[in-house]
Amino acid sequence: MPTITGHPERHAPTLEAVAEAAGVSRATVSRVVNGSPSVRGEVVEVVQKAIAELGYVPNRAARSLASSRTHSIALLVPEDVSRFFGDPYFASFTGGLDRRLADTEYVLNLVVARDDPGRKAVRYVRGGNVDGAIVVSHHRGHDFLRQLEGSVPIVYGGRPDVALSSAPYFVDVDNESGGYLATRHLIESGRTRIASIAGPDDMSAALDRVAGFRRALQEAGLPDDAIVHANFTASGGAEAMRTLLARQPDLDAIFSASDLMATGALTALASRGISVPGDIAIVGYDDSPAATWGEVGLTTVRQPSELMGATAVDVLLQLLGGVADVPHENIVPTELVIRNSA
Amino acid sequence: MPTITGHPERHAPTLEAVAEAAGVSRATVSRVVNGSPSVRGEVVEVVQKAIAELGYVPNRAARSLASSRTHSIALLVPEDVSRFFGDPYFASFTGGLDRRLADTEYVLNLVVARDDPGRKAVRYVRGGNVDGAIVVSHHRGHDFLRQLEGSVPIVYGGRPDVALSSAPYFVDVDNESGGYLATRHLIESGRTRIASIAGPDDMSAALDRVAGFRRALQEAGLPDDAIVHANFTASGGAEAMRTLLARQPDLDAIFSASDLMATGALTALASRGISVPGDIAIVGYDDSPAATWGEVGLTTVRQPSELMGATAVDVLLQLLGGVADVPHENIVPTELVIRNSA
DNA sequence: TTGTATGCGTTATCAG
DNA sequence: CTGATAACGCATACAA
Repeated sequence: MPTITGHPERHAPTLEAVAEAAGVSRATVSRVVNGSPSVRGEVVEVVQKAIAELGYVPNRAARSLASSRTHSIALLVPEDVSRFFGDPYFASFTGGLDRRLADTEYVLNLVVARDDPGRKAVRYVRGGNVDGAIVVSHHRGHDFLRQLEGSVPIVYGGRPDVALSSAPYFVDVDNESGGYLATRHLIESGRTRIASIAGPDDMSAALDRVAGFRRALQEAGLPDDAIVHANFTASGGAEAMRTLLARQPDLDAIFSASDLMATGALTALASRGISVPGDIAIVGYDDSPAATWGEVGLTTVRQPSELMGATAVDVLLQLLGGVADVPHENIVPTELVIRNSA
Repeated sequence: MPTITGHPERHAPTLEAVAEAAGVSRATVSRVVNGSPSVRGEVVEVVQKAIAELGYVPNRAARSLASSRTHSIALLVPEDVSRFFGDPYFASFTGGLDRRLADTEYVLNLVVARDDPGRKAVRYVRGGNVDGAIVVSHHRGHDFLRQLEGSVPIVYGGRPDVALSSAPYFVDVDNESGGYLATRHLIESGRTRIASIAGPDDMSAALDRVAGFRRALQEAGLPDDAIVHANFTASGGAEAMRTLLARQPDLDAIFSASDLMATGALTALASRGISVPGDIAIVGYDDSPAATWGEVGLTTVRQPSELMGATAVDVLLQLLGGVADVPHENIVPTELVIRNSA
C-alpha cells in the first residue's frame, strides 16, 4: 500500500508503550482505559497523561479479540437503498439512533440489502462482527430474519411480522390508535366520505393503521371500505389518490398512512384543481419534514421516529449490558399535529 | 449477556476446528479460506467441505489483528443526518457505493457527524478501524478533514475544498460545464431573463455550476447577476425563488443547482399561479427522483451519482490493492435530460 | 491496588 | 505444497 504522506509512518502506540511511558504495567493501563474503579487516583492521572502524550488509541481488533465484544452494532435494513433513503421516517429514525450512539463508544454498521442474496447480511451479523443489531422496515416474508435468532441481541423498529421462536424486543408506536386518532379528527370536522391511502399490506404497521381507521368510522356509522394500499412512496400516494378519486369522486377526506404518500396525493389533487382542505381534507402520518414541504401544512399523526431510533439503541444497550428484565415491547406515544390540511 | 435463544450457545467453530475436521493444519485451512493458489486441489475440496459442514465463518477481529487489515471502509459524511438523508443525491451515491461494495468482502461503516465534536470520527478513521474512507459533502472550513491525511487512503466525492498537503483522490462531475449546459439550453429556447438558485457558496461544486451559468450568459451577452445561494434543500429552494421573484418579477427562466431546490422553487411558483414552463422555464441539476416527483417533469442536468459512488469505491479498492498510478481526478460525464419544465 | 501470565483466532514466516 | 510457530494488541483470572 502506498504511503500517502510525507512523514514516516509512525507505529501506532500500544498499551505496552503507554505502560512503559507511565511506568506501570499493561494491565493497569488497560484498567484506566476501561474506566476500572480499582486504580489509584494518582496512577490514573499519570496514565492518562501518557495516553494523551502518545496519542494512544485502543486497537479495536485486539480489544475485540480479547473480549469477544466488537463495540459495533448493525443497522439492518431489508430494503432497497433508494427506499431507505427516500423515506424521511428512516432519516429521523437513523438520526435518533446515531445521536444516541454518539454518546457511546459503539459505532454503526449500515447493512442495507433487500433480498440478502447469499445471506451476506445474515452471515455478517452471525459472524460475530457486531454485538447486536437493530432491524427496521421488515416485511412479512422476510423469513431470513429468523436466521438471526440466537446470534446476538436484536431490537426491531416496529413489531416484527415474521414468526419468531421467542419474544422479540421491539420499539413501536401504537399504530392502531394513530389511525384512529387521525380518522376521528376528520369525522369531528364534519367529513363523512372518508378514504384511506394505506401502506403495504404486508406490514403490520400499515395494517394496524387501517384497523384504527376502520374502528373510528364504524363507531361513527360511516362506510369504512374506501382503502387503497400503496408502498409508502410519494408517487405511490399520487397513484392511490387517482385510483380513489376514480372510484369515488365525491370523497371529502383522506387518511394517508404516511406523509410522503400524502404529498403525492396533494400533487395529484392540485393537478385536478381540487382544493385542500376546502374540497378534500387530508391527514398524514409521521410528522416528517415532508409534512411542511408544500404550501399547505399537513395535519398529521406525529410519530416520534427520532425517539424510536434512540429508544431502540437504549434497549439494545441494556440488552448488551446484561440488564435484567428489559421490556420487550417499547411503545412510544403518538400525537395529532394539526396544521392546515384538515 | 443473557442468552436469547433456547438452544445452548454453541461455540463458533474456529480454524482449528476446521483443520481437525479436515485432517490438515490450521495454516492450510487459512490458505484455503484466503484462496491461496498453493494448495493441492483435493485438499482444497476436503477443507471446503469441512468449512461448509461446520458452518465456519472467519473471525474478523482475529483476522484483522493478525493482518492489520479490517476489511471495512468508512463513509464519512460531515453533515447533519437529516441533510444526508434528505438529499436524493446521497441516496444514489450511497446506493452505487453499496452495490459496488456488495461484490467485495468489505463492509461499510457509516459515520455521519456534522461537527465531529471530540474528533470522534477522525479518531475512528485514524484509529485503524477502517482500511480506507470515502468522504462526501465536505465544505470549505472542514479543516478537520486534514487530520485524516496520512492515515488511510481517502477518496473524496467531489473535489475537496480544504487545502490538503498532497493531491487528493476524488471523483467528480464537471460542474462548470453542467451549469453551462443547463443555462445554454435556456438561452437557446429563447429565454433572456435568467436567474440561478445556486448551492451553498462554501462548496466548490456549487460555485463551479455558477461559473458555468455565468459563462453561458456572458457568451450570449445577457445579464449574469441574478443569483441567490441556498442550501440544497427544497425549502431553501422555495425561499430563494421568492427572493428572486421579489427582486426581479419579470424572470423567465431559472437554473437551479439541484433538483431538490427546484422542487421547492416549483411549489413557490405554483402558489403564485406562475406556470412552468409557460411563464418561467426551469432547469434542475442531479436528475434525482425528485425530478419526476411533481406534475411537471423537471428538465435537469444528469449527474450520474450512482456511478460516482461506485467509482469512488473502485478508486479506493485500487488504492487498497496497491495498484500503481491510480488517477487522482476521476471525472464522470454530465448530460442534459430534457423533460417538460424547460 | 497492582503486576504476571495466558489466551482470543488469524496471518505470516519459517522450515521441511 | 504443507506444517510448526511466532506475532498481532488487548482483557482478565489469578497472584502478590
